[in-house]
Amino acid sequence: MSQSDTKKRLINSAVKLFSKNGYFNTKVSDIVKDAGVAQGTFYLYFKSKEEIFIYIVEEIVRKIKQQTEKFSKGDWPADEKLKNFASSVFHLLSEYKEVAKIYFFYLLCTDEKFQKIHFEAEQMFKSFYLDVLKSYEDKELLTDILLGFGKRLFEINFLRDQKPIEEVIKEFEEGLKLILRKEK
Amino acid sequence: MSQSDTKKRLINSAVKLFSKNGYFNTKVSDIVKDAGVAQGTFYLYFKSKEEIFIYIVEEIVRKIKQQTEKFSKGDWPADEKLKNFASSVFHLLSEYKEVAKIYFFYLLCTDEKFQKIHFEAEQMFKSFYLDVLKSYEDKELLTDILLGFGKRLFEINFLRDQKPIEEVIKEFEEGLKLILRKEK
Amino acid sequence: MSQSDTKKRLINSAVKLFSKNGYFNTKVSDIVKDAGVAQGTFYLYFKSKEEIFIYIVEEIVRKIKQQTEKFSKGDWPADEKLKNFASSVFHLLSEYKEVAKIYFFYLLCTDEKFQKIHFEAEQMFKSFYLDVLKSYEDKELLTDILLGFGKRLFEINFLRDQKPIEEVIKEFEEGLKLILRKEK
Amino acid sequence: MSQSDTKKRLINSAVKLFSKNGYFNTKVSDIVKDAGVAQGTFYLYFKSKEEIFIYIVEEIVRKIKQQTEKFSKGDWPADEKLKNFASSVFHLLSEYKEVAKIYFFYLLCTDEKFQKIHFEAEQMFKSFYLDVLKSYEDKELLTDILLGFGKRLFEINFLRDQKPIEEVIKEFEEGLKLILRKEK
DNA sequence: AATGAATGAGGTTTCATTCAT
DNA sequence: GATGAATGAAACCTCATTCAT
Repeated sequence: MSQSDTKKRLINSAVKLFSKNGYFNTKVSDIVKDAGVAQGTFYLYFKSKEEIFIYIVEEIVRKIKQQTEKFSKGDWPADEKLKNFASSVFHLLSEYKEVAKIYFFYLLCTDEKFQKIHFEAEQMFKSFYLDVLKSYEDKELLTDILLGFGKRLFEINFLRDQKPIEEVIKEFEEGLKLILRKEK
Repeated sequence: MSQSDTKKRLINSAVKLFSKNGYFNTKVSDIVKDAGVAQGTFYLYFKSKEEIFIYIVEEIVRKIKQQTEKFSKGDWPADEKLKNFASSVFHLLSEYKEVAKIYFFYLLCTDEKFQKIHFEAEQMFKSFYLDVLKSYEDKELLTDILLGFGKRLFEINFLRDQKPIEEVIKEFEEGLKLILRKEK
Repeated sequence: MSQSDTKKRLINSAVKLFSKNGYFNTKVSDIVKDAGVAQGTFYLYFKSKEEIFIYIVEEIVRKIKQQTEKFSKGDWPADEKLKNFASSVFHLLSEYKEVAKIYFFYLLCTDEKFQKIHFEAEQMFKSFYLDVLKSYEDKELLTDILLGFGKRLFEINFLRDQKPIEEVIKEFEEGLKLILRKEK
Repeated sequence: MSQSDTKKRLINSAVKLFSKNGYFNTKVSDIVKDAGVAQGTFYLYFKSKEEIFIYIVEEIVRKIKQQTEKFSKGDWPADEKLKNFASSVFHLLSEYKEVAKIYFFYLLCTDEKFQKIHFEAEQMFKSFYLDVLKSYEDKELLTDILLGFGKRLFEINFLRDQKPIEEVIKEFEEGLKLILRKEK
């Protein structure tokens, strides 16, 4: 169950470096140096550089999925649900900022193989929104607006501004109000 | 007067391959093979692989900038301006899809040097929106919502769905109406 | 403690090949082939071809310097000092013939960066001679004559004739007698 | 008889660049750029980069040879002959400094093929000295001393100090007096 | 004679991966 | 489990030379 300490250190270093420099600018030698282990040790835990990357991506996907499942249940009004979901996801992204960066941006710039993981996982988000907004006439449109808005907040805040997360959430809530206002 | 034929062929091949496989998965040898020239010929026109990449990115930035300048003038109502701007930019993106893809996604996944180009150019978009929406109380919020929405439409349509461009524009217009509705 | 065996083998091969074929006619691939290691192994020990060259040159400079220091002390008459110094340096050159060749000739034919190393180190020789000959009226002239003579003996013997080293030393001693004769 | 202007320009540029940067650090593209002609033009006059190098070297060898021939005739005393010869050669070297540098230093650092040219031509010098000094008991020794001294003066003055040539000649004369003094 | 774009063999260097210890 | 030196395929880039104009 619990990963060996060495494996954890390799993952942490990989996340940090992938997220800072990208997949291709990160060398296995950088990862092991950062983790403080020998070059060969890496291959005791991961078959290849690609494998550790996939491993990391799947971890974040799994975590986000848990959040959507948690919030799709329950019987609150749509805006409450979305507010809580967003708040929860932003906290998650904030905690796993580096990994999230990999998921949201790096996957789009690699080749089609990696992009598939992104697109598949993204369906999850979309289904959740469509479900929550099922009583809205423009639910497709609203979903695209909200997902785009959320991703933009992530992009500007986590990639650049580094505002406190509570502000990001507040801005999302305001946008949410504005976007959903007067909609049934 | 105009770029030599060879240079154009190199650029076309590079755009195609960078967009399809990413910067790091594209080898100079791939580009020259696709362009049908010898390896050394590449270096007559570009000092390095990085240089041709930057060249391409700056081309798209320049083109988008021209659009913002064109539409920031004039005295139409905000929603008209945004509609026309968006329509024009979507057409541009459609025409330079591959280059735009590089600009919008690829730059975010490389190192800080490339990211800077993206962020600087992005200011341009933001300024345009803020200016057009200057009479709106929530102009900051609206800008983030609209930019996020627009980017999302680009992402899902040009990266995946490949819907006809008129539909994309129509969806943007509907979103625009919904977002700006009743706002003064 | 001591350099790894691989590093030593790379240095030996590099010295041999640089001396025989010159810096530019020696490829890293030649060096590794001669040393019996893989191409990449070279770069574990030296950052570039230039680096191993500099390394080798500095090694010979250091060794010659040790000799000048050893012989500048002591209180023998000038001709004794010079005789012993020359004998010692010729033995050294004989032992490190290939490296010395690089130092004495190769540095002069590359660009200014490498020439500087030669000229700086050459000051060492000159200072030694001037110091030993300090009681001679024509010490500047004598220094130039002796240095030129010594270098010539090295050039003709080590570059071409390959006479036994004792003969070279004997010829230097005779020249020394002739040059210094009757000088105070 | 008279070389075409283009050929002369190529030679001048080649001499300048070979002598400044060495044979291997000088590209054909540098030479043609300096000469102000097109890349292909070079090959109208020289079959290869090696050919122009050899051409240049043979030119200086031919010129020095002319001097030795001129001064070996006549019936002056040895020291007069040497003084005049040296003066003449130093003037020649001064005029063709760059070419001389190639001959005296660069040839020694290329491969054996080029070195042969140097050694063969050098015989010429030696024969001249031996002939002039034929009445001296130590003529072999004196020849080596004088040739070494002369080359050293060239090295320090033409490669570095750039003293006026008359001073160099004067220093050589003083050395000559010192070296030959009291010798019959 | 002159041009200069194009060539491609061959060089330097990188780095994911292996393996003997 | 851990090490880290060694590997070598494959990348980037250079530059002497050619050739159609």
